[in-house]
Amino acid sequence: MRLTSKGRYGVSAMVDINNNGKEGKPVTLAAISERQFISLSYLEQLFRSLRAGGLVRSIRGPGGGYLLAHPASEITIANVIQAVNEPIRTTLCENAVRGCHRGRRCDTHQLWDAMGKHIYRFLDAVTIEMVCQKEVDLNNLELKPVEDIVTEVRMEQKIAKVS
Amino acid sequence: MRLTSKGRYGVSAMVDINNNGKEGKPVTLAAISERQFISLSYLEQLFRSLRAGGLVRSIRGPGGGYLLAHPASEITIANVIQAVNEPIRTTLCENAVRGCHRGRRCDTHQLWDAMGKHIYRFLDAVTIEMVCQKEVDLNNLELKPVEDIVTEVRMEQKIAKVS
DNA sequence: AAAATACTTGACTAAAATACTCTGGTTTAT
DNA sequence: ATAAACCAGAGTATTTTAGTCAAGTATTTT
Ligand code: FES
Ligand code: FES
Repeated sequence: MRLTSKGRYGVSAMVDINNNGKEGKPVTLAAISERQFISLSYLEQLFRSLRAGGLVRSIRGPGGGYLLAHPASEITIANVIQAVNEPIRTTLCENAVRGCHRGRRCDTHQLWDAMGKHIYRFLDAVTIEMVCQKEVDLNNLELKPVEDIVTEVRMEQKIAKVS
Repeated sequence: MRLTSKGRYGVSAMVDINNNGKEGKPVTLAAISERQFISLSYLEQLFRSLRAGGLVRSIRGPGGGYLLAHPASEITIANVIQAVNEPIRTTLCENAVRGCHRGRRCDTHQLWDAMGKHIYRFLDAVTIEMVCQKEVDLNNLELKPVEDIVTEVRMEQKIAKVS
């Protein structure tokens, strides 16, 4: 779960679609580009990932564009960030070489693990819809209990499980 | 509040001092270097910051080394991370050019603001002592209410205020 | 059919941030 | 005096991120 400006752009774009694509009308990348000050080329790259992550649907040809693949209330910020960033660094340690101690866990392992969960719980509690509805107080959300959270699962996989 | 491996190293080093510097005996960087697999040069660079941040005290000459400048129960992870990372990026937007909209706030502003606070609240709730006491459950901490948190304040400043 | 719109893909480059090192000090205990 | 340790600046190397380019394909409109 990396937090980069790529993720920020991704969220901005998704929010833009939800705000501007009323009544099933697809939104073009060109329009998003203008409104959000993101270059068209870069958006294309972003939407490649969003599409692969199952978060948007595309319609080609004139009059085409992008639609959210699910209701805005069912797409979380975590979904978006996970989609646009690379596969996801695993447990921070098993695969990492530096910093982590060969074999046994270092003294700070728990800490970083807990921090990752803490961040994820927040991002997983906020939906695109909530960001659009400005009156929601994002500072006092009900978070899912720690036991229930499963980091590193993408929307596509969720869908696969459900069906 | 940046989350880099520099911060991780900083925390590891602080934890190491607390675990190994019993009874006021200073801990040498050489020792930390061996135990935590961090190069001596890099540690020297890190400790320059930790010292400047008022988090450690040093004793020079043979038999010297570093001591925590405060009880481990009073040093938070947020303190450490803020000390080792650069002055701090301001409000993410006023000064930022790209991504943010000139003049008025973008639609996702609230979100990133809330996320920053959420992360900070966690890091500010965990002390070096808690990391050392492995039995503490970092997944269910009491966090300070949002109103009370003041991000971007360094230990030195806190001290200045108190005295 | 032709043209225009808009998505699709892969590869590539540039810039910034990060991680890390090197060199040459200074202080102080023994 | 010597050695153990910290101190400080500047420098390099690597990695990551951000962003671009060029050459497509699908679909609709005229
Ligand atoms: S062993 Fe997992 S963070 Fe160090
Ligand atoms: S205006 Fe502050 S994040 Fe965009």
